[in-house]
Amino acid sequence: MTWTQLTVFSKVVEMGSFTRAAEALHMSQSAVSHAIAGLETEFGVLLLIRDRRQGIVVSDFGRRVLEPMRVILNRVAQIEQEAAAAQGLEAGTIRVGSFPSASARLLPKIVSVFEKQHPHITIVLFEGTDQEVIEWLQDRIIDVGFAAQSTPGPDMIPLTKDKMVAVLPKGHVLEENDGVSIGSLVDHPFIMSTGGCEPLIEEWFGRSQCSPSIKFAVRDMDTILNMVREGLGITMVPELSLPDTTPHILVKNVQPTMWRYVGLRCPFINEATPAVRSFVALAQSLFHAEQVVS
Amino acid sequence: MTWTQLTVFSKVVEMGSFTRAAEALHMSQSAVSHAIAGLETEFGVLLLIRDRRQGIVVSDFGRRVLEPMRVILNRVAQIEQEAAAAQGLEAGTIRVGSFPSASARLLPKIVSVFEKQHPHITIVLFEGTDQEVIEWLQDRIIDVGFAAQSTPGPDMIPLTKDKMVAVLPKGHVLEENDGVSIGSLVDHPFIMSTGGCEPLIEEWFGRSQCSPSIKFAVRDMDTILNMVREGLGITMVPELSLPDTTPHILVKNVQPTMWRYVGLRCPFINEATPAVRSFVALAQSLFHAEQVVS
DNA sequence: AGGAGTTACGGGCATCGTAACCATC
DNA sequence: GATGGTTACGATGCCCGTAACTCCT
Repeated sequence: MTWTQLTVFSKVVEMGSFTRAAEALHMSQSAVSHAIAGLETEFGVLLLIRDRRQGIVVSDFGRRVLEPMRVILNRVAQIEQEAAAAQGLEAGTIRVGSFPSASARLLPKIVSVFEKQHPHITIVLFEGTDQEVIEWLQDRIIDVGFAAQSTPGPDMIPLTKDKMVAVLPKGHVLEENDGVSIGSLVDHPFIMSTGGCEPLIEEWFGRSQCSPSIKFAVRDMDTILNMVREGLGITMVPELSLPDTTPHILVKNVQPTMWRYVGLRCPFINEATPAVRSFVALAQSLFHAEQVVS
Repeated sequence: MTWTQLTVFSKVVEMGSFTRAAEALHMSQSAVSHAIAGLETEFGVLLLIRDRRQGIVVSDFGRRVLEPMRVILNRVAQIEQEAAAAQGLEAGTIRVGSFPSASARLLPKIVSVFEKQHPHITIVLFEGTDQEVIEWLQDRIIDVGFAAQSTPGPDMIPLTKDKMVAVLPKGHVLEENDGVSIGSLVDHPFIMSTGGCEPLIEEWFGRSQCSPSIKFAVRDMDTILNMVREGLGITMVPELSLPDTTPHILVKNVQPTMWRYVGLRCPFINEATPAVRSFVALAQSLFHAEQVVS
């Protein structure tokens, strides 16, 4: 069992293909094949089931050893970075998971400062839904990820609060009100955003013991806003996920005011590399001031 | 960075010497030297400070990477055992830490059953004081260890309760009483057992706001008992640490009755090998019945 | 002298790439 | 035939052991 063999196996599972793993790792397919075959003969067990139609399927045993293998790879990275740090120089990569609104609003601020402070550290961004980010964290594909929750829990490092707002077309009957009550939303066709905050929205309606009359379920935020412009319906979204300007669209507070908490998740921070630690620390310090204000 | 290099480094730190590590690993000193040198050139940092008078001293960097390295080695062992298990056969080793009375009274029962159920698994015993066992667990030198505490905590899997008893020479003035009150012990010369339960005894005296008049502090239990026989003093020990028969010695209950809880510690059970898990499960099932009785 | 670790030298093994070889769509 | 994985075969490199060497007590 070599450390490259583990890397290869992990990558093959991640990519679902020998060829793509080879490309990602800058080696020949042959080497990938050798690596997996080597592991399999050493263990005497099949790791991957090569299936023409389904691509690559991880065997039961493969699934069982995948996690410890990824732990090993992470610790190896940790050791290497400790070594670099001991020499006075910094190196390594941070794999950050994020969902669209966090990538757009929170990440740039953090990254720009971080890159100045640590110019030799590479940041790799993985974008997906809230759910995917959590899975990636569990699978140790990323080191740290953004997450949004209705209540700040102990497993999240809070960064900021994000207000939920109602989005209406100009001239809508609800326009005159200063804020919009959540109850009044249910009477109008509702466009549900499926970009990740769907469960939050449902939770909030559930709390007021009502549910929106969902007419459309759309993922892309631009599409949703255009549909609102066309008068096809109204919606409710977190403020952070809106673009800076929203022409021909009204953004109104919802009553009662509802917040979602956006923060960082880093479940294995005690076994994280120094780089990851300082990334988290930086994010925390950058947003600490704001949090007090809001 | 190779596994063998990690193994070698870990062993050298454990042994405090290149030569002894080489012997323990069945390899030449040269190979050990090579392994360490290889790591050091790869990292560009010194791992060990070779000092003629003090032997081997771990460098600051070495201390920092030792723990992640041991984690890696444990996970490698876990993977190997998963592989063996997947083939239907069992293999591997369990490193058990124990203090004298547990080794003598609890361990044999567990081991004898376990060896019948898992004949191909090697059990390596590390004996030491209570304190040492805890250190070894932290340093991942052992997988599971016996521990004794005055109260059962969440970090311990309780196995049995152990009564504290007073030990007197025959013909002692306290003989007539049915049980001995803790307060009456302080008036007589006391032999403190330093085999590990010293802090517990002091805690209990402290609770009754008195302290024994310690005349001797002895480690070996046989020596202590002989000294009691000679009338040099009395002592208080956990019942489990006494031999089966105690000729010419009186064993009396102490009032108020005091217990210590003996159990297993396995702080990293979620990353333990299957063998370790079944060892813990077996121990638990073996002593569960007794616990209900007592 | 002798214990303890380092350095030379050689053998063996395994990993990787090129390239030929299958198998499926 | 194209795609994707497996199998020869040769080369590089490294890991280990024997043995000579150095340093300190």
